[in-house]
Amino acid sequence: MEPDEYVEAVLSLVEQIPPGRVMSYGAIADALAEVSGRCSPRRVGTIMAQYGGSVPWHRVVAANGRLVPGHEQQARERLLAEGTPMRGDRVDMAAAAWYPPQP
DNA sequence: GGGGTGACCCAGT
DNA sequence: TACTGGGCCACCC
Repeated sequence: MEPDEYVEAVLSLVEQIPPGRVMSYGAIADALAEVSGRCSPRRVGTIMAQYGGSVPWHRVVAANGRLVPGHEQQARERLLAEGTPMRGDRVDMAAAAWYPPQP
């Protein structure tokens, strides 16, 4: 898979995350592994840092529920507005975690 | 070619 | 809950 296509895959997957739900970097990497074969959470993080501006990046959080570094305030506001289950400044992953429907 | 770095993850303490 | 160490992989000197 071309690098550009990998970026496209990440972005389109993030766009599919429904309001009120979130995905972790690891979950995204996992879902993409079924298509691209190779991936790692770190790559997803790097891609989001560069291209995340055009997608609902606030629905992408760390696996432990931590919000995006540097944008915690904005992310928290948007997530709350969507009704995402939160616990303090972190996402309640057990309730909010989402995974794309298997074809 | 070698080494540092990062919007990560997991298990152990 | 917070911190640590090891693993991971693309990117940039």
